Amino acid sequence: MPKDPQLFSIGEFSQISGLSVKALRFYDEKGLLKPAHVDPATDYRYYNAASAERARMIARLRELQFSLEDIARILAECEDEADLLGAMRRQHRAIAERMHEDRRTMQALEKVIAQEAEAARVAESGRFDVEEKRVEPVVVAAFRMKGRYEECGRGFSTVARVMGRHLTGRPLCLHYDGEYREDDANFEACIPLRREVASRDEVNVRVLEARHCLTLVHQGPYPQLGRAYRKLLTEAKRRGFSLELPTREVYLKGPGMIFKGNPQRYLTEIQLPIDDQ
Amino acid sequence: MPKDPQLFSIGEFSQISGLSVKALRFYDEKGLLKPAHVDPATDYRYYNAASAERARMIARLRELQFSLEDIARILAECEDEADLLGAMRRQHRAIAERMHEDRRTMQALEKVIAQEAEAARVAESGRFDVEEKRVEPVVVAAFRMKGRYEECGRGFSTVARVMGRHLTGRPLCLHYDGEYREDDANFEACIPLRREVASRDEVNVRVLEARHCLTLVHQGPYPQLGRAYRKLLTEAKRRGFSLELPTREVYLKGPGMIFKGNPQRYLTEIQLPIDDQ
DNA sequence: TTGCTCCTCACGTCACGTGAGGTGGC
DNA sequence: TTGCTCCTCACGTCACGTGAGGTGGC
Repeated sequence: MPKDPQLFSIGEFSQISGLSVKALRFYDEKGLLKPAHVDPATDYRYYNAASAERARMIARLRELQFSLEDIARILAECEDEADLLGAMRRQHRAIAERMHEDRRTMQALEKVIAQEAEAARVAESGRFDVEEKRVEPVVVAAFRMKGRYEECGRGFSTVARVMGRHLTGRPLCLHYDGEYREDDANFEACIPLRREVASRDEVNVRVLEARHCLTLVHQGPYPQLGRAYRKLLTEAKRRGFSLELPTREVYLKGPGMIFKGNPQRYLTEIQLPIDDQ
Repeated sequence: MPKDPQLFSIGEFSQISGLSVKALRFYDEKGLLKPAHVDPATDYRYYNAASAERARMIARLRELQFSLEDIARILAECEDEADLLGAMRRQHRAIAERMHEDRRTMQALEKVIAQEAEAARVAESGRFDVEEKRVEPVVVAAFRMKGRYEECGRGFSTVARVMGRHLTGRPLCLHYDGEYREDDANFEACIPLRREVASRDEVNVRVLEARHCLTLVHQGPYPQLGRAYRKLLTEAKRRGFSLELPTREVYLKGPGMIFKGNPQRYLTEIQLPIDDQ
């Protein structure tokens, strides 16, 4: 039982070094930080000032997020900060990569959160009346289609695939028919972009100009959109507006990235452009 | 052996879903994604379109870095993106925290890399001659001391502890004695700051004004600095300059954050202010 | 006897990847 | 027989943390 004042039991040394007792035992096992002395009778570990120095180096390197394997190599091969430059640069690159991944994840999360939060606000505010308002201009990537309305999902997929990271905001659909058409509807799937980029493949980038519109938010599944259209058209006639094409449907809340969700909670804003006179 | 065209073997389904066969087996074991059918004779797993839908949801949630445990809970409890808001916000916070940690690590790495790289440049450039130059102004946190030069380390620790994250650049020491003093030297340990902040405790923040100096970079251990001083003083006299106080020592490379390093490779720039006339 | 400090050993973490060894049908 | 696809089971990863069960001296 050495009572040498230079030697510290594992508990004392844990206090001094700031490393946990468990960590110290683990480092011993891994050969990273051997006690200065081990009592053969009790197997008690004893540490000294040199151990403290080494413990400090290990702790610093751990703060820089080096793995124990890296640390072992560094302590074996380096004796000067200059020798560390390569390892530091590799570590910097590795962490930069993880941060990059994390940033993408954060952006995706923020997008879903923002859209869902706004949809919740709209749903709660109960703005389900006809409104007359100016719709601001927006840059979109658009994919023109002919067929059934339900196929517009394919159009959005195409746009998303081609334009990837430029996308922002909620998808919308432009309708070029003056009337309802079952099988040969004429429409365009659009997704707003952060900025105007070049058109690619069959995806056309352009600015949708500002328009004065009569709008209505519809809550419910898409097959019931007809009701909202009727209400809008009736109101337009009553107010004496003449309508123009294309009309827009903005999907405030629809099938999401994760869930299809409950169609009863879908929110769609219909925008009918009206004559500015 | 079902040859139902709706059913896919694990290999086929792996292609379809983009999940590895190992991952699919693991998700089965965890109850996260059960095959639509398991052949009792062969234990072969078979998946269908509903499996594909669930696999897609799992893959999306994994991209958002949710744990399998979180995903299981989400799939059990949520059926609409709106139900996900809380989980998304928690996830966002968790990733933001990790990014914050990573950013600190990166900054620490960048600092060491930059300083060491510059020290290496200086050492290689062989600029070990007396120079006459203007030293730019710098904001520093300073701790005044009296005693032995070797104790300046304590001064730097104090400054670092009090000023923490404001620090930048290389530490320096101001000497107020016109001559060498063994035990009662009069000096000030300084570390540059990013910007001027309030003085705290005994750490004084101020701007060191620009000075015209005679400088010399010394390579080697601190006890040998005397040689460099003699060389500088001789040269000052030869050029007819009158010297002023305090003189500065800038530690371009000294004991590092990790290693004490080899004193033979320490680099110290001595700066003697000279009369501007 | 109780409390404290130390010890070893086993197990858990997280989401799989890497084999080893074996089967069944073409 | 060979090759392919599937199966289970065991082990490894990374840096410890969490016990369980035991010891030795005050």
